[in-house]
Amino acid sequence: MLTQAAHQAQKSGNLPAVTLPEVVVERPQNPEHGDYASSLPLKLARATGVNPLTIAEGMAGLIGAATEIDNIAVAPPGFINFTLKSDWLASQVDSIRQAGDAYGNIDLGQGSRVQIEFVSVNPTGPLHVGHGRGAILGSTLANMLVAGGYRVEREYYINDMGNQIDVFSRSLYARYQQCVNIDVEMPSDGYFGDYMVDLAKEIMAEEGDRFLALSESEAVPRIGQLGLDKMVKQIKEDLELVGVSFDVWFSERSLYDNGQYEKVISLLRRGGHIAEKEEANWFVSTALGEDKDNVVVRGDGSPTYFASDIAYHYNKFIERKFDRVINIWGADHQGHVSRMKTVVGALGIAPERLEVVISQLVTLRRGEELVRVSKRSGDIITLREVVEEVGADACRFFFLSRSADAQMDFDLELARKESPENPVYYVQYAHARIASILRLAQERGIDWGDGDVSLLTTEPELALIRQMMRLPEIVELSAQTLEPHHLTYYAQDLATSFHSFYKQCRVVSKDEALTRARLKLVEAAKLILAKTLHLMGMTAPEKM
RNA sequence: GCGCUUGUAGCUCAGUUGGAUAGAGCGCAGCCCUGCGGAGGCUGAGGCCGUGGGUUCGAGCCCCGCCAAGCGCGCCA
Repeated sequence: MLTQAAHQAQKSGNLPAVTLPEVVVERPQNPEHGDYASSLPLKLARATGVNPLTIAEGMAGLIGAATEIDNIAVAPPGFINFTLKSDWLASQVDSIRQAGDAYGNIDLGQGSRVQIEFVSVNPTGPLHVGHGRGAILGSTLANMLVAGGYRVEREYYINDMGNQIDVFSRSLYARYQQCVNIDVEMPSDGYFGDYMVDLAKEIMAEEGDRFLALSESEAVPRIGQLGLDKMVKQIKEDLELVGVSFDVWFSERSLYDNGQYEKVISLLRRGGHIAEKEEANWFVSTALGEDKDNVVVRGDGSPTYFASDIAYHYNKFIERKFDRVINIWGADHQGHVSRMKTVVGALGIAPERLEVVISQLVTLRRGEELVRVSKRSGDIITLREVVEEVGADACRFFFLSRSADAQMDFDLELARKESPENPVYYVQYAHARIASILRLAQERGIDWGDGDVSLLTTEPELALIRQMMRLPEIVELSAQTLEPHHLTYYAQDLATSFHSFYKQCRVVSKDEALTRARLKLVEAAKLILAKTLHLMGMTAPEKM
């Protein structure tokens, strides 16, 4: 509409012919400014030198009547404000009920394929809270992208080879021997956490001492493999506790078994991106504007993890042909981002197709008291401990409520509280409250299927509808910016609009027609609340 | 030293990609139950948006400098 009006103005000569800026329509913060607003005249003023207010007035006059629009107003310094018709707003209640679960889904992605890889923690130890943040972020982002019309695959990359696995295997072998009181030293760079002792005991219980008969060089990899399988299984279980699951568990080792590694290295070599220096093979990223080169193949011929990552991304883009690839990495990997993008570019893939979301550090607190999260053995707070303490829903909501690139405090005391201080309950309570109203209506035998939504005319009712209609916008915003934290704020706004409506408008009353209309409204609100909660991977309780 | 991220109300944080009077939750000071769930509603106080410049009709947002915090800068992952 705005574009049309601008073009018309240009045709009639009232506006100089300049290329239009991107037409942006936004929701004003102040409700007095209508439901939607555009600052297009202000933007045009710069290019044309015409007074923005004049442009706005001219354009507003050219915008034709529409069924949805009640009023178009011009406000200084040059905004055009739109107000929606209240009967059109009310009719949206029927639309929402009809769309059901699908309301809020949009076709931003147009069915393009996006892979989202997250967590991907080395299976050498249990998940801690920082990993949990990435896990919840990733799974929610995946939900958002599905709602955004993308075909999404969730993937966990298992680092099942290399240095750390060797250390892990040797550590486990030492603990295994210690189970039967053989006096051996742990490797000095080993994994000293208590879980390694438990793991060794478990293997001893299940497999007996038969590995003692083997030579060390035979026993270490076999015990290591057993331990690794167990760790992966435990990681999988811990993730399921917070509602995180994957479509694909991808083995790093498979890249070598399937020849991806050989293929990608020779590809880089042909492109002149590999140079030999001090017996090692380097990816010469300095030639592409990076700060330094990186070793791909060590002096002893073994590949670095960077080599694996190159092969892995080659596999994602070229072999599996994803349109977009999203990686969620912890803050300690951010130095890796630009060289990864550079190498993807060197493989002839547009670097924008790789997006990396960095999930920042988490500090745990109990009220005022900081909980030390030390890397030193035994001292780590695992994800499982936190979930068991505060519950999966609260855990998810709290992790989601901060943008990924901000460090956050996680207050265990607050998350655990079942009181109004805790926003998790505020939102879920709204859902349960509606469920309770609908139960009451059912008990009284009320059938609201033919309710007349045009009876919904008061401000609290319309405000609630406006709030419900924001869901598709939130989905779009979150999917576009890869920022799911908007959901938590939206969920609270939505709950607030409902609670406020509830206080002012009696739903089940003597006025039977109005009762049926309002039952439709709250049922629609329940749908939106549930959808929002489900997008965040949370439950929508019928009772609390 | 270099790179990335962060700095907004007492606390924890948003801020729709440069727009209108900077918001929310908690905390604080009050008010509201003769009705569907008070795990609720309403009102109020509280701000040099780290800091100094710049860009322009307009900056919390963009550019440069500085200060502070976190992370990274291995032939570890």
